[in-house]
Amino acid sequence: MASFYRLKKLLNIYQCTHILQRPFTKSNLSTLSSTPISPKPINTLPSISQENSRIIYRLVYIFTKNLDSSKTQELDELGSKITTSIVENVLGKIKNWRKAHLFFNWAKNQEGYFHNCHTFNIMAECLSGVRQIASMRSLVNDVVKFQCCFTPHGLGFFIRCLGSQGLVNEANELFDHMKRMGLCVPNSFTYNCLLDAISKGGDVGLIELRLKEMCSYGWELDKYAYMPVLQCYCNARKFENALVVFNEMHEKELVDAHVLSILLVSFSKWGKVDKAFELVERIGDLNISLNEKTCFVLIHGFVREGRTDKALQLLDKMKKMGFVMDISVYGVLIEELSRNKEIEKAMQLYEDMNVSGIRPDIKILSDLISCVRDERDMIRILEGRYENLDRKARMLLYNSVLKRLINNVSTDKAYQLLCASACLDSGSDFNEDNLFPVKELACPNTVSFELVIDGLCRADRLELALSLFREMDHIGCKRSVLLYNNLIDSLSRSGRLNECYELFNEMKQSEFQPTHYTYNSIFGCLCRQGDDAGALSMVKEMRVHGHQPWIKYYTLLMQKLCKDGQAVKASNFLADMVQEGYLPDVVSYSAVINGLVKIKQLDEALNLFRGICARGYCPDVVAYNIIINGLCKDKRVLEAQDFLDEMIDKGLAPSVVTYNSLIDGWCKTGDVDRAIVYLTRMTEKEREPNVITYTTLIDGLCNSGKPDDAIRLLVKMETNGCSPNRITFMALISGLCKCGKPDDALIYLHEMERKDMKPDPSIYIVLIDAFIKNTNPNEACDLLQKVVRDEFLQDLNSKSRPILKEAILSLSVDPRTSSNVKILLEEGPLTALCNFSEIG
DNA sequence: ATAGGGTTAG
Repeated sequence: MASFYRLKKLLNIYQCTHILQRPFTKSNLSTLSSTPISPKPINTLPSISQENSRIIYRLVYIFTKNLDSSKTQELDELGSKITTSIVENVLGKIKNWRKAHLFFNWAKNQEGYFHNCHTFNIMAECLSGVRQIASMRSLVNDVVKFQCCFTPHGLGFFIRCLGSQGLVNEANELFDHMKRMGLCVPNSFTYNCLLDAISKGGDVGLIELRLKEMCSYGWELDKYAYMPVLQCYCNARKFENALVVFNEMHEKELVDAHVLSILLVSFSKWGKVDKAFELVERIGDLNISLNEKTCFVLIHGFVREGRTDKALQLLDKMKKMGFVMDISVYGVLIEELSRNKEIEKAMQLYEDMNVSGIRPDIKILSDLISCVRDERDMIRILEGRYENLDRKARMLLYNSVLKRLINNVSTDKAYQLLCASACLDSGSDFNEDNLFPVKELACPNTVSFELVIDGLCRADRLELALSLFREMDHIGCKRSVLLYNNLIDSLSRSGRLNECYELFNEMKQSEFQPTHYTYNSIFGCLCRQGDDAGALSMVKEMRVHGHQPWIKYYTLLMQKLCKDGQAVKASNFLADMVQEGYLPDVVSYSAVINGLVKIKQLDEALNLFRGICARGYCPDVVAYNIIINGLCKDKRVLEAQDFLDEMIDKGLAPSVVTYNSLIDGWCKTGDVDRAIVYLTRMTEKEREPNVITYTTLIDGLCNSGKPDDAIRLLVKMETNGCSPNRITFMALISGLCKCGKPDDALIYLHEMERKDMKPDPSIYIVLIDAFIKNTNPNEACDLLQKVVRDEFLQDLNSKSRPILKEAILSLSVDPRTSSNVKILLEEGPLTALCNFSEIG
């Protein structure tokens, strides 16, 4: 009872028993007590008189064989004598549904005759069997129109027929109508049938409503009440509710293989593979067994979810249960295992198939070949199959072998096999090769060449690929667009533009017209080379043929031009594209705007930004970042903040980069407090500060004379799980030096050394300089001795050189260090660099 | 059988 309470709870009913009145009287209680499971109406026909037999015989004869006007009179006569029992008999004997229906409608119109519940049901069963939806609807109308009385069982059967054809509303309305008009007193069987019909439509609310009604009569729910509810919850993906129903059924020992399969198949459909398998494992305890069909559905479902592990386990169970295996189960499993490169398992299944005498089909064989470990396995799979296969199948297998070799980077082997099969000279002897027998499998076709040529291109064997392509003509193998495209793309990646154009022109003359891929390959080559004029003329050609230039290529061109300081040229290119009718992507505009920023043409950048906005573009976060960064670098931080507000207004979420730029902006304009405000704002907005954020601030704090805050921030970033990098340390070291704290700085230099981070040479110079200014020439001298080597001096930037020179000068005149510096100068490198003739 | 691009720190 506890579980029943749970379903009731689910339905939100506790004491509904009293709410609805029982629709039956004492007299028909007996009907309710028995709820037969058989859906068929039980026809206990009285024995048929001789006269009736004659009528039945004539009617069947006329309606199946000879329905023409000559029979009008006889029909009139027969019509006056028919009874429901006669009609039932006749309907049962007319096999053709159209003729049966015709007879049914004829009978309906006979004076004094009325169909009853049984004749309606025979007709309904017949019509639902042949899916005559419209006729069934008119049957429902007749039931209502003639106010036909139904037994509870009869109505249940009728409703189930309606449900099976998806006439859920009709079933539901008829049920209510019959009940309301007192034409039928539904019992639990009728309700069960109604639940079944509703479950076909999947209306969870409706089925719950009907279930509540049933509960309100105090009926004990049986298997046939639970099953449609379970099905309905399953179809509606109401996982928890389905489980409540299932568990309740289990407690009442109502679960059988069919119930189980409803739940299992749903679990697998929902991707709840583990749940499904758990249930499979529990089946032994439930003392029921799975049927074959459910297992197959489950295995397919598991594989679809990528759970070959569970699928294989289930397969194993099936074998133990003695089920006969299906090739399709092996097919899906081997396909998935091959894709996942689970070679051992795939081969194991293959062996299994051989043992159980299931012949693998071509798909399975080529899946296997695509994943085998080595050539031996390949041969093992192909062995004995050469003769039995047709040409097409052999071709497929042959190409699978090539594909496997190419994917295994055995490009040479694939090339040699292809040459051997095509009687081309590969420049090496293939006779001794393991794969020699495969050579006979098929004569290479276009796909074979596509595979090998693509492999050669990817292996950077472009010459070989090109010569193989040329050979195709000689052996009469058709080329393809794919071949041209791959070769042109490879040539373009090698910067061999002229050859690209040769093949391109050859294509234009051939039956293989260039595609957008062809155009873009060449376009990409021009962009990589920074050839804006060439790229533009290709854009024009693409325009003619209706192809789109790929964003990534013209963005690349933009970046290339900008890197060369030609942002204006880049900007013009995009304007030309617009002229051609293309709308360049925001990303390419961003690249140009950034290029303008980098050559200090900030106002040009702003103009371009505003220009594209005016033309309807919606710049994204990165585009805003570029503008904000540009303004910050130009110390126009307030304007940058305006852009920040603008992007937030547009619903764009500022990124870490946005905040970093603004923080840097305030730091560089000497307002480190405002910068710190952004740090807190970032945490509020769940934008985790990164190493750049902290480094920027550490630098800023030192420059504002707050070295202690800088050190505190370094500790904070580490506790926040952000590790400082060499740039952070270098910023801190030079920052502390600027603040006259070289002793503290030295600590972090040692920390860097401990972490195997190599500071820039200039850091040492900064430290040496700071120690001298801090009147600690000995420490400065020690550092100098430590680092001065040839390569150190070579790497030193021009800014540091005069400082170093000054430092040496200072140390050499200081009595505490002069002798050491002299020794150092005598060693060579410093003298040459600094040209200290005046020191003497 | 065809991509995934532009931004921040010393």
